[in-house]
Amino acid sequence: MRSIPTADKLDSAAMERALARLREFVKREGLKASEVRETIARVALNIKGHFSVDDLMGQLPSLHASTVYRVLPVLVDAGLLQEAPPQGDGQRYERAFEREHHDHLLCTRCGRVIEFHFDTMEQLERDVAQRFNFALTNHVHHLYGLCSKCQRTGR
Amino acid sequence: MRSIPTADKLDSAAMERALARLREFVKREGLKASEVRETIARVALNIKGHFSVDDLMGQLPSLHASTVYRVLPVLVDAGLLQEAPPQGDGQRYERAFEREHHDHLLCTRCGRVIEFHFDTMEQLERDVAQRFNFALTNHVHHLYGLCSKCQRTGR
DNA sequence: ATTGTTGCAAAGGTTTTGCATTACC
DNA sequence: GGTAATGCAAAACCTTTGCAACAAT
Repeated sequence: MRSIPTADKLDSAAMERALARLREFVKREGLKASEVRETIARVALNIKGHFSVDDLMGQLPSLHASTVYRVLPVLVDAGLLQEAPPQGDGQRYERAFEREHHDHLLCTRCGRVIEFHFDTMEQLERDVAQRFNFALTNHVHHLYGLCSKCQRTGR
Repeated sequence: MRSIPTADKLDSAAMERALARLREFVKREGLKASEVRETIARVALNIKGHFSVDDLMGQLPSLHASTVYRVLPVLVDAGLLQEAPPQGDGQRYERAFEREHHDHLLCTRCGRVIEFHFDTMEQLERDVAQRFNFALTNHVHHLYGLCSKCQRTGR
């Protein structure tokens, strides 16, 4: 079991790989190139950690919400982003591109997020799926509790 | 590892225990008794499986949505209900009272839900929490994929 | 020329809130 | 009498949709 560093800014080479992947996806799906979509991708990929649609729009003041809402699913399908666990209202996202799969440990008091990978757990999930003849496509695994700091700070 | 029967109607003795628990909770919290709240509890506890707020309101035509929305969190806090995995829009619930803790396997094609309990998995979750000094309060663990039937029925 | 993309405004759906009334303690 | 619960209407919130203008193939 090990913790995984939270999503951080991409260096420029990685950003280029991400955009190349997006372009491939766009071509494969018969969509058309778009400067706006790449801008949204660039900004989203540079956000550290989890973000809400609002956080993202705050960094894209010239774009309309409906555009952002329409683009986000494309970025998810292209494998650049993935949905992140809910905290408050609205969908949250995090970078998926060039990150390992991970589960989340979330502090319900302070919002701290620890991301971890645990192979044994993943294996057990595959065991469960096999036992019930499911073909697993993805999973959501969030552990909620109080982090060490918040445990000390009284209730 | 074993599957858990989906929530079913409570027999009348169990229903009485559930209502007793609700009354205790209400007293402990300094709330007041309410016939409406007990009606909502009774109807909710008799729904088999997962349900949406809409499903519930369909069985309580005389009650206002705002009332149901205000009561549901109380029933959750009292331990009668718990949140269930999302399927489509809106929050879903399922009975928690006198049911074992379980995780969910969900078919993304037909909506089939299998509930299972897997001790080893729970132990691993506790291990993760301990490793990061978290005091675990609850967790969400949903496995998504295609059930055996839907795998056979082509894409 | 055709088809996807964007901005805008409007609508959609679920959930929350303010307020007056009613019910409980 | 004081406080919680309820019904109602309105608002809030996030998200989606229709449409016209624009951009890409």
